[in-house]
Amino acid sequence: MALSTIKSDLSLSQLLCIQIEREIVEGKLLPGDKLDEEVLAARLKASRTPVREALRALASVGLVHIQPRIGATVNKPTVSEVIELFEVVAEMEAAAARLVCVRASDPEIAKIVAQHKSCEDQARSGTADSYFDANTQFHNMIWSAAGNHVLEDQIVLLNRRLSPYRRFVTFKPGRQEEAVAEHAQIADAIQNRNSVVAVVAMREHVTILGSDVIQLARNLRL
Amino acid sequence: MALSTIKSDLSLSQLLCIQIEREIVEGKLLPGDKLDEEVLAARLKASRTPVREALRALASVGLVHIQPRIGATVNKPTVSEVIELFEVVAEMEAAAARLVCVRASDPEIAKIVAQHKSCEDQARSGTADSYFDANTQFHNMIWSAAGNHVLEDQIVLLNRRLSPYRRFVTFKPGRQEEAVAEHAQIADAIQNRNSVVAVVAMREHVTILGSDVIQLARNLRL
DNA sequence: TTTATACATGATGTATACAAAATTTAGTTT
DNA sequence: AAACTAAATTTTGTATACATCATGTATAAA
Repeated sequence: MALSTIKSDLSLSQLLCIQIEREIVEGKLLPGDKLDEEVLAARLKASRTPVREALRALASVGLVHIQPRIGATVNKPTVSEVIELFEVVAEMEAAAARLVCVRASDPEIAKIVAQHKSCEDQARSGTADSYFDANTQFHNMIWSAAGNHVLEDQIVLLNRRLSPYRRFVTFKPGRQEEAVAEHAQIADAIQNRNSVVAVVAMREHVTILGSDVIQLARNLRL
Repeated sequence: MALSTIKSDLSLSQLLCIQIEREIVEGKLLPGDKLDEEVLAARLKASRTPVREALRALASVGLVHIQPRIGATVNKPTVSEVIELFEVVAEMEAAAARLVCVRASDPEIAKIVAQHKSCEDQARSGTADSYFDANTQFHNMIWSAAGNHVLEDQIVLLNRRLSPYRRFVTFKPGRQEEAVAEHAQIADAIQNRNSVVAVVAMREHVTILGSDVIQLARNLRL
């Protein structure tokens, strides 16, 4: 109920933006696919105007690639671009972890540590989805506890951009256990407010995730 | 000639985007100012459509604030938001400096060190503008030598967002000399490929710049 | 057969027209 | 005089029409 109320408040172009983004993230629209304004408008039952706005909004996120006078396609980053994206996320999340060590409140840190325990629980006895959610929460809490909305927004934006590729990691067996072990290092460092260790551990954690994504994508010949 | 040729290749919405951004950066349009689509269209001799596109493009950069169904205004960040912006730039430029230490080529590093010398020269015997350009070059070279286009783009974007406020620093006497001294530490660390020192020095350097901007803006009652 | 040119087609960029919502203003009531 | 209501106005959101440029095709020339 509340959700549909929220949705009806959104403009058509915003709804289209959400819809197209979903199709890209879910792999229904693949990297390189042409995004013809008229075709999309016809399929999504709207006119070209809001479709155009949606495409340009997604281009600003980096999910869509627009060539002037030629048109829009689903962004198709090269492997090295994806590597660079993960590298930037790694640096920014590391920065967030540092700021948490420097100035988060004790209760905020306690919540992060508690969320790590929750990740452990879900990895041991939960579903893949429930672990995924717990993991997302763990990271979100760190971004948020860093006390810098600009940093948080940037990290969220970069993750939106990476989400079409993240899902591949689901397929890697044993990754959950590794991730939990890495989280433990991060949570420990944060609890001790050891920013140097937290930075290195977080950077390493995200870098490993990136490497796995690249490797899995390669194996799937993408 | 080449410049006008390039300009004529740009679409009207792109030209409007550049023009409106310039007016914001130059302070002709002030934070909080209403950006009425029809008024802008009439003044810039275009229709609402490309004006709308330009405003939304600038919103994605963070220079314009759009409230659905209400309209666009020049973004008016709070003081704490500007502080956060500088904090993120500091972290990202620090990350760039680190990556330069880790993997830039010797010639690239030599060019950065040389550019620092050029900054020293301009600070001693150049104009405010020529120093500003040399300083910009110094930072650009570091972003670029980090070998990560995504990181570079992010830093450029954040700096676009900050440029309306950066110009205040021009008014601070003695800042050039301080900045050059800080650059010296950064250049030294990079030359020695000492990433830990480079990170701290760069972060400190940008943080000081941010503090100065905030303080000057306060003194000018902005 | 290959290449070049001209035309036809189709898509993007821009302008205008219409719909819907927010704001303002005038009028009324307390 | 203050506050609330309702109509009028203004502005944003969307649809449609037109202009401009890119692409594909067919024809002709080398």
